[in-house]
Amino acid sequence: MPDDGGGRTAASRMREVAQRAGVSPMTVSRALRDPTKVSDELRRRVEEAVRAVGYVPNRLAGNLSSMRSNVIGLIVPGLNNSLYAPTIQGVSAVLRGSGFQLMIADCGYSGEAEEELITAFLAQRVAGLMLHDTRHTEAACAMIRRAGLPVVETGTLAPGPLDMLVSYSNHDAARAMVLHLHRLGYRRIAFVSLPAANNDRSRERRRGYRAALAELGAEEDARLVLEMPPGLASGAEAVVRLLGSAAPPDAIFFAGDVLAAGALFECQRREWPVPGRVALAAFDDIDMLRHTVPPITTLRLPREEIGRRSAEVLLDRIQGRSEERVVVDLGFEIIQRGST
Amino acid sequence: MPDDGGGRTAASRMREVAQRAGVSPMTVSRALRDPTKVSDELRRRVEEAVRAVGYVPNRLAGNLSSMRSNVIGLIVPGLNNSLYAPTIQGVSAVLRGSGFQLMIADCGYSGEAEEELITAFLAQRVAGLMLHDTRHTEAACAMIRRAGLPVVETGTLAPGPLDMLVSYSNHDAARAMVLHLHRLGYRRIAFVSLPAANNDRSRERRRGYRAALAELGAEEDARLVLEMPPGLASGAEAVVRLLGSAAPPDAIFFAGDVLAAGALFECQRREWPVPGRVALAAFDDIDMLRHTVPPITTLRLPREEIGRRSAEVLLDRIQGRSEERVVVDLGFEIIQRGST
DNA sequence: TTGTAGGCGTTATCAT
DNA sequence: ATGATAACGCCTACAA
Repeated sequence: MPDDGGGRTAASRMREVAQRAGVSPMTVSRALRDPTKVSDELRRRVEEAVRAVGYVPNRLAGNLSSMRSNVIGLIVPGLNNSLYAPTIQGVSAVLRGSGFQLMIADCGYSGEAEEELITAFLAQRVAGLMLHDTRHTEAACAMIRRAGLPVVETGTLAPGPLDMLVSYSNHDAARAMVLHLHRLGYRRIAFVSLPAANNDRSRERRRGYRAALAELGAEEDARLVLEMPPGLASGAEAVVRLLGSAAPPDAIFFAGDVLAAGALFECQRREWPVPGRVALAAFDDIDMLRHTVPPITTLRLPREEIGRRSAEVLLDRIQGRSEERVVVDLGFEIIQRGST
Repeated sequence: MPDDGGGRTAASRMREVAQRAGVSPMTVSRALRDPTKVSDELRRRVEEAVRAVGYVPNRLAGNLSSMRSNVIGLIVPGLNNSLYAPTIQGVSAVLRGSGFQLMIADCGYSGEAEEELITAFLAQRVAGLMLHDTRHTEAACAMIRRAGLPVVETGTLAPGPLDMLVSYSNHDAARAMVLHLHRLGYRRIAFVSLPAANNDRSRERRRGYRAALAELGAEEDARLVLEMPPGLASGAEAVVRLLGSAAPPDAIFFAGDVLAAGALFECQRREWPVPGRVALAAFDDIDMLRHTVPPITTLRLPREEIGRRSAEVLLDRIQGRSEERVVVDLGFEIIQRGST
């Protein structure tokens, strides 16, 4: 509870503006929202009065009265992960000038935190919701269903979405990379991912890795599968552990974060040639991977387009242009570089 | 304008809850906001009714009625810049459990966009505002003054803040790094920064560089000062240009973004020894700089603490615990590593 | 401890 | 084209 003590919001006054302009508040409201519905003369007077008093309309009151909202809520698992930046930019770009405001929140990869944030957004009566995760607490699902507001999920192409879904298949992407590495001649392909416990993307990627191995008739070797916390240091540790083992891999596929770069830096330190000693592949087209020596083979995912399309389908629904519960697969692409 | 078409928010009903619980709406309101002010028996009944109807309170109405808000607005220049992540995390950590919601927006390094966002936040009647930039349009300043809400700026220790200020001195930090490089024996120290036009931090850093040179009795050489766009590629280009010139530097101080890492990667590609051929220093303690080969000398800035303290002083003011317009200098630290 | 009346600032609706 | 009136859903203030 905001247990305030004096934090009252500043007084505002459409009335005051109306008096100064010599009109009724209703006219001010109209002049502000749809200038064409009011005579030029009045519009001028209203605009001047607005400027004179420094009037800033109260959206709380407006939204309450109109039963309509101009804010869209976005929940990401972690803002410290730069992967979300392009998606957010995509959303922003579409929302800019639409009259809708974006409210971003960070649930820290926690389902409970996500539930709380969803509650807060629903309490704020947001017009629509964008969730990066595709798994949610039961309570969260129930609330969202009851609220009946449009929702887009963006984390991965998962079955049974709450409402709309705009993403790519983490499973297929991981699978494709493993097949790619195999095609390049690598035969012992290790897989390193972030903890899959609270992360549907990680799980999907692991499933994709397994699927590829199965297709290739290769047996899964538990010693080649690692789960590491995020961060460059983890990548370094993983490569050391894997290459120090009795039956080391000839390629490592890092399906998360900046792990692959961390591994490469460790190889540089130890003067292990890449890909001579081991090949390295990553999962996301972050700038760094293109600039390392050698540059790192990775997947290009449609991060920004996910943001754009999500915002578009959400607006379509909010503004009544569509009733469809669309599911959009935006695909992915393999970027072959020097590290493999 | 949200030019809707059917995006009406779902109906909500404190009244309905009240009827189910056999009490007045007022009692429901109280039971929800301060459970101690209501008898145990009623509280139970109300809680059950809330669950039964899946009631989510309408904060719009609540905030409007109480003239109080539970959201805090935060505007950063660019969410794609990972530097803001720790600050945001600091803010989140303090706000978590405070009952206040954080609303994040990205102004894309544009003063006009910032003005628009400030307007939107004020229209939303946020309880407080956190701005990373310390320069704002005149209109924005005027609005904020009129609104009279607590504001914290966090970008740099600048004179004449709007209200409160929690940061470090970009000027002093840049100056300190130049003096440090000089102490290490470097005599031709180049300076590469992001475009200073829309960025008070960049400008301050450049001033710090100049101040240091002046103190050292060194003359500023225009050929050693570069302004580059953000990104690893820019750092690469900068190092090539500087080292290819007639009078190359023996050290380069990159005062922005990931420029220094880009430069290091370029040196690796060209097999220019660092620091043998040229020493490299950076401005921010991002993870990558610790893991490159060699690791890069840089400044550690109190990013997360800036977030925490900002949130704290803002809450102190919002909740009436303080009237002070505090200015907090959180300092910085030089991290000497292998690149210099 | 609980309820009643009135209003927060805006917009929908219906008149004029 | 403009205005009067009644909500929107909740909370403050006071009364019971």
